[in-house]
Amino acid sequence: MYANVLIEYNVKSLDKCFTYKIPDKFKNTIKPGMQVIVPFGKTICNGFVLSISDTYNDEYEIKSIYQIKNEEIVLNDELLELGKYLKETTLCSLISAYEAMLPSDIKVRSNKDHNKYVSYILLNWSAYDTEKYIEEHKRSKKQIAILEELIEFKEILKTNISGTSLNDLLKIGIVREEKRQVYRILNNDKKVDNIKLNEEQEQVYNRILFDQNTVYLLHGITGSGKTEVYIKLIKKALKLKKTALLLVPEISLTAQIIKRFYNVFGNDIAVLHSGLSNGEKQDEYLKIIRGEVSVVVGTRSSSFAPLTNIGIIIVDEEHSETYKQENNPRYDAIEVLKKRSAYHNCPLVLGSATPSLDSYARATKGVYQLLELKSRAKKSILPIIHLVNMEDEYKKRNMIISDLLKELMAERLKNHEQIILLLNRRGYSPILTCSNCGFTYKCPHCDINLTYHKTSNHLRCHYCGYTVLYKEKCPNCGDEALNDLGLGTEKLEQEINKLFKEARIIRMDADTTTKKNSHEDIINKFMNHEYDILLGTQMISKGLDFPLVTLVGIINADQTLNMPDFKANERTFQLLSQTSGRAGRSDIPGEVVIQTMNPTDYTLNCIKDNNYAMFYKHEMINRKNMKYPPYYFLATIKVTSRDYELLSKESLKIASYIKREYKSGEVLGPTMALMYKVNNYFNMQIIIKYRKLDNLYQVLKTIDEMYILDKKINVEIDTRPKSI
DNA sequence: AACGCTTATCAC
DNA sequence: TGATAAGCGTTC
Repeated sequence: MYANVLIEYNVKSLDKCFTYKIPDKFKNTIKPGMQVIVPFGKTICNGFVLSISDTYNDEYEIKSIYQIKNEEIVLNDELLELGKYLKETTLCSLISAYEAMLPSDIKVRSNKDHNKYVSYILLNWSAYDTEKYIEEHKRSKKQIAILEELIEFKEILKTNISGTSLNDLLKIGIVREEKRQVYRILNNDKKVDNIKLNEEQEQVYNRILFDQNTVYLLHGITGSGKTEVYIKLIKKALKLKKTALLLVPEISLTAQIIKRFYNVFGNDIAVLHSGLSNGEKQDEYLKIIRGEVSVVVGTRSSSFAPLTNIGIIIVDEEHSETYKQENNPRYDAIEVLKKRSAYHNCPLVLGSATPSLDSYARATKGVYQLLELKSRAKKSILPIIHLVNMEDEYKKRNMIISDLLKELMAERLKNHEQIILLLNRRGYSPILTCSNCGFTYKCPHCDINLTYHKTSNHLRCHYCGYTVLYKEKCPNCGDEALNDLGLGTEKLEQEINKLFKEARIIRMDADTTTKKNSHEDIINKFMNHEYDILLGTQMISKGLDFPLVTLVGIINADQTLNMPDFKANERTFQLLSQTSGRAGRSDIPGEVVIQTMNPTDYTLNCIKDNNYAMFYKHEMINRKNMKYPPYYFLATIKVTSRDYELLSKESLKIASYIKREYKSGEVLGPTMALMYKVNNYFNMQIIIKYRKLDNLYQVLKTIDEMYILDKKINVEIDTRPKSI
């Protein structure tokens, strides 16, 4: 018997199988998908068994497998196939596809075993012998107590017994130690299962059919109770003796959802997300692979959870771009899950209050089944949304907060209600210039202004992290006339503080959430009404339910609107709708103030009217005219190098190669990428717009291979870019 | 990726 | 001349 083994190294030349002899002692245990240790060249290394055969090609001498790494960790046939699909569609190596499916401590290249063990002490002798021993020998009080407790309770946690008295007993052999693997995460919440669907939810629930492979798009406005529908669907899957997978964007933002799931499903659930330690992730993975849980809730990488017999797959906030991995393998979790739902012949439910244009277009075309939740579950009504023209406000010298927002804020503070303010830019001010000589601080490694952070008194590059201490004098002319232009969350906090001296403000952005649980901390404190105002960047917009929030202010709506990307409108619609949805979720009605320089902008007006359908219609015309998705597919090739001359020469070569070899689409570029210099690397970009795939992947693969060994030119190909 | 083998490079 | 660096091919 022979095994075809894929070696752990992610190198092009090793993206193929090597055949090894299976020693007799492993004949009955070894399976495809298992991790093994093999001799390779002059060393030994790890690998995956991809297949097993009776014969081998006898052109070369053959070696034997040394060891099986772990009999339990096996990628099943479904996942092995899925890896091949990933390689094909994202142009990654097979090994990187398989590695992406495993938590870090269980990856092939890892040599760790982070299982957590707890030691128990058990009687080694019979109770009778032990009692006799106690009578006949003089033992210390403590030891007798241990032995008597053991006779009664059979086992004791080792940590509860002092070392000295125990060691003796171990030496004599009356007791023995037993190490048991334990899971780090245990849910002790009481099961409270009080899910009741309203009529609309019930209708949606009934339209989702099990045991057939349909993709549903569940478009439910904020507060319409999508989670209740998810829970009921998962319960149905469990009733059918099947398992369920729920994908969420980023768990730290959806801690509330997780808590509800623990409440309903108790210990029948495994959770996988970036907030867990490596050991915790390994434990959760083991629960799944051992078949000890039927429900998995997790972020992007959990789309590879080794569940068998899946009955339903649900993706919450399907428009979220966190479902796309932005490094190798550049997979889109939703595409992966389509593949998996087809394999398991089960429904795939994509839920969102603001579906991606791609998904909605498919739903209108009938590729997906459209389901809608149009009313809020609790009696609350949708918030009133005001658009404020900031041009008028500037004339009144209101540079940051409009009169209307100021007035509404004062009112809420008086009523002891809460306020959320969104400003999608961190730091104090994004530009610092000298009014004497015109000097501006720029990053020496990137093509960007440094952002001034007042709290730490530093200037920082938000791309590469470069940081310098702020000196009051202009480094160019020595003048003390440094001006801070633009607005960041730090400055906003300061301004609000000046405006409402008594208000308790908490800021949430990348700078205040660096510590492990600071994110949850802030949310909990705000939830407990320890603060009146929560202000921050887009991280405040997701899935949070604060009953006391009755006012949301969008400080600078143009910020996201004016991003130079074809998805700027879509992202603005999503971000602002989601954030607006935070207002008035219980019985107090909410209001939203959107401050903008473009009060006639159609995206903002669609948000104001809460009209997704209108936005969709309008934006689709744009996309069609500009030849963007969903009308056209995109592929991007990012070429980077420290050497600018070489870069422009090579990227031209690449573009003309594609133009020559691929005829079924438009090839644009090379052009300078939006950020043409990051971290001292220059960036060029080639964009392909197409409707027919034809030989595109083949051509792109060739390019990838041409530059794989090039140390000076770096090529990154994305076959499903979320932005350009 | 890691190893060993061959070939290039350089100071003396 | 030798010692070290750089390039290259192989790995079941």
